[in-house]
Order: sequence, then C-alpha cells, then structure tokens
Amino acid sequence: MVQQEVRKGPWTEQEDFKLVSFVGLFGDRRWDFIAKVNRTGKSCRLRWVNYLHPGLKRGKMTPQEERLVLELHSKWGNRSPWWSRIARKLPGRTDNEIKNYWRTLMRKKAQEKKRGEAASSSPTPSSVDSSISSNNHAVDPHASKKAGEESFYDTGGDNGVIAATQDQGQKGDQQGLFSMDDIWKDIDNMSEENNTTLQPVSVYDGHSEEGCNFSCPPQVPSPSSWEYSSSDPLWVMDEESLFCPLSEEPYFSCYAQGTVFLTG
DNA sequence: AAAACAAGCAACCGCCTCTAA
DNA sequence: GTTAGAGGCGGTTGCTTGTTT
Repeated sequence: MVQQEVRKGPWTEQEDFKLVSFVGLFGDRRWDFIAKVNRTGKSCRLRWVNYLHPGLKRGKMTPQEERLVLELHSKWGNRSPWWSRIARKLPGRTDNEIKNYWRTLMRKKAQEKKRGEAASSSPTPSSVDSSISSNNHAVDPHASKKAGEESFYDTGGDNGVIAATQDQGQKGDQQGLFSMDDIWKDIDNMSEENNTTLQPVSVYDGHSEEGCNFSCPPQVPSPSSWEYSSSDPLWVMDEESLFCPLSEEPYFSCYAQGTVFLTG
C-alpha cells in the first residue's frame, strides 16, 4: 500500500474518526486499505481492536473476570496464543487488556514476594504463587484495589444510547461507484465541517457486501467519553462455539447487529 | 506544594502464520 | 509449489495519571 507518511504515537480524534468510518465502510479485515489514515495497517487494526471496537468493555476487570483469567491461565498455561484465547472468553476484553492485567498482577506478586521474603515471616507469597500455577481461586487481586474506585471508562452510564438511524448504507451500496479519493474526500469533509454530536455508526458486518451501511459520525468525541452498551454481546468468538456466552446468539448475528452506540 | 515513585494503559516492534497470486 | 504481503500474536516500551512521602 502506498502511503505518504506513516504516523506514530497517540491517535488523534480525527484519526479515530477516519478509522471508525473506514471500518464501517470496509469492515475490519482490510487494514491495508484502511491504512490511508497515514498509519500502518497494523496500527489501524490495533487501534480498532483495542480501543475503538464497539463491543469493548472498559474499566476495571470484575472479580469474576479476574478469576476466569486465573483459571484459564492455569488451564492453558503460557502456550501461545493464550492472551487472545482468554480474551475470547471474556466478552469485551482485549488480549492487550488481559496482557496488561496479567503483567500488573505478576508485578504485584513479585513485590509481595519480595516484601514477604524481607519480612521472612509472612506466609502469603507462597500461597499467592501457587494460586497462579494451580487452579486456585484464593487470589483476589481486586483486594489491592481501592473500594469504590470507578474507572473513567466504566460502562453502564446513563448517558443514553442513540438509536441507529436509517438512511445509512447509501454510500456502501454504491461503493463501487465511488473512487477511493471521493470517499476520502467525503470523510475528510464530514470530519472537518461537522461539529455536532456524534451519530451512530452501523458497522459493516464483515460478511456481506451489502453490509457497508453506515453513516459517518460528524464528529468523533474523545473516545474516552464514548459509551458502549455493556450488555452488547459483541466480541466473543469462541473457537469452540462461536456463540456469545450470555445470549447464545451466534457471533455473526451479534456482530451483524452492527450498530455502534456512541454518545458524546 | 512539590518531588518521587508506582500503577495502568496505549502503542510499537518483531516474529510467525495464513492466504492469494 | 513458491513467494510476497497482510494479519495476528506476544513481548516490550514509554507516557500519563494517581499515590505517597
């Protein structure tokens, strides 16, 4: 893919907007295509998967999730790709999140162990370590967190959810009639000219050509202010079942619902 | 109030696998 | 059957924010 200049570092709102728009248009497979945001395809994919995907659940891991991570890790060990496998079992959580969580947990354990050794009287470290290598629920990493601490990203807020609008998909339907430059121009115009509240985006379902129905959000607010429906059963693609655990809905149909709820 | 430290998280890198030509 | 490019993954780094001294 020809790129003028590959940007690195933190993503801007403009870039996020473009990325969301293009995923809406082309689905989340054609990263080389989408990479026109002056980012590499890899970078685009990562940003989408770890940050912009509508099914993401933000905020702290729940005790249940933490327990599940420990359980699955004890079950699968460190065999690759365990981050992503575990992530698939945790709707709305990314492998990067799991990875970071695990890393933090390990660091805590290491520190506790150090402290324990220093004190040489505390029995805690050994029990903690065994809990990780064996199937053990005794560990409660959550205990180290402050009570009542809420993440800025926590879902479940009542900001309201904007229903998907019709009138989408004209562009997608006529995708073949537009050159890429036209599409880019349109998106650029929209992102620059409109400063109203964010509109919902219907995400390309990734499986049908007709699925390219979306309306470009006039403006992308800081992603941190986005609210996603925490009950949205997206993001689960269990290799064994391909079903959402909560809803029993097939993954594809979950994803095909495709409406991204973004609020400003 | 300021500095030092710690924790959390976003993003990049390099390697490996998959797929299409 | 081969090869190049794209995607996926785990590891790692560095910045930001929160906490402690």
